[in-house]
Amino acid sequence: MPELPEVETVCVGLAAAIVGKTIDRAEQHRANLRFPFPENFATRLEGRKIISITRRAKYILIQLDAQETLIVHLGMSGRFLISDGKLGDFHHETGGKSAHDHVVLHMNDGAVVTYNDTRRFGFMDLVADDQLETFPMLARLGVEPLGNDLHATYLNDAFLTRKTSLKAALMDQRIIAGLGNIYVCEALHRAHLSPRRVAATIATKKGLPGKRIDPLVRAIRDVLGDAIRAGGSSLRDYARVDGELGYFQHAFRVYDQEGEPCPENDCGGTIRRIVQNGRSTFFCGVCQK
DNA sequence: AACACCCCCTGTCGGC
DNA sequence: TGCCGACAGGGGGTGT
Repeated sequence: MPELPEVETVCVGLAAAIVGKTIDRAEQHRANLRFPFPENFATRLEGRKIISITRRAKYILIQLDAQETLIVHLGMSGRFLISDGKLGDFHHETGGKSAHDHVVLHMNDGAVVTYNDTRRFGFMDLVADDQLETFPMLARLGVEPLGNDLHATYLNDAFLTRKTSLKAALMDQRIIAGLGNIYVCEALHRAHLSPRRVAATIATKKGLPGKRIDPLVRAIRDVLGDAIRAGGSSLRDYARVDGELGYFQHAFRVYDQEGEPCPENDCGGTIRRIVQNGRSTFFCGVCQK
């Protein structure tokens, strides 16, 4: 589920459900996800009020009172389920519980927030607000793709020294933070750039972006914007559904479309699948150069 | 510094 | 039917 647009959608849905409320009780059902939970995790959450919920790259930052922030990463399969506390709201099949419900927050108004993560590649940590900036996983991140810091000059200069593929360079969270396998494939198709092309070949002199850089920047912004808007349209279902992949997938032009005709007008190509750095890449060899 | 590779974990799907 | 490998939206750690 979770690349930047999905995480953004989750943040908005979570915020609507719990900002301003207090955690009455917290359940922690195992000692670790990808990493161990911090000491006394559940206890430290109880009694805390939710001040705000924001996003940095694919990280969810839940600011609590007492100057602490709950950091959540969804990994590959993490999701939040929200119910109003009455029975039958979700998990119809299992009677309200799942083996992969790892954390449950009971809010003071009866709302119940459940973190479910089948593969447990996600994690949670509690960090003092004044330590957030130096929190290693956040400190390493590059620019936000939808922020003002991503512009042609920035990307040009970042690509200058990269002999790796455009696919790998865009997946590198130290350059642009928040893109993942789906949206990298989609952005490169929109920009008519081959995922196999060496990143440095679209960069020119430092400070003077190559002509192919700006269309790529725009493609990145466009595809993320489109996906967030599609996520937004499913928000009214947020409390009952779960942000699972499914709303934007009908808009995929190349991702998971192997064998389909390229959707680009008059292209005539066929979408191919290759493997780069251990991950699937989907692209059209005709219109992406 | 940059890069490729391995791994964490569970579930599903296609081929034989 | 059943087994087995490949693969799935991420990213930390390691060795070159």
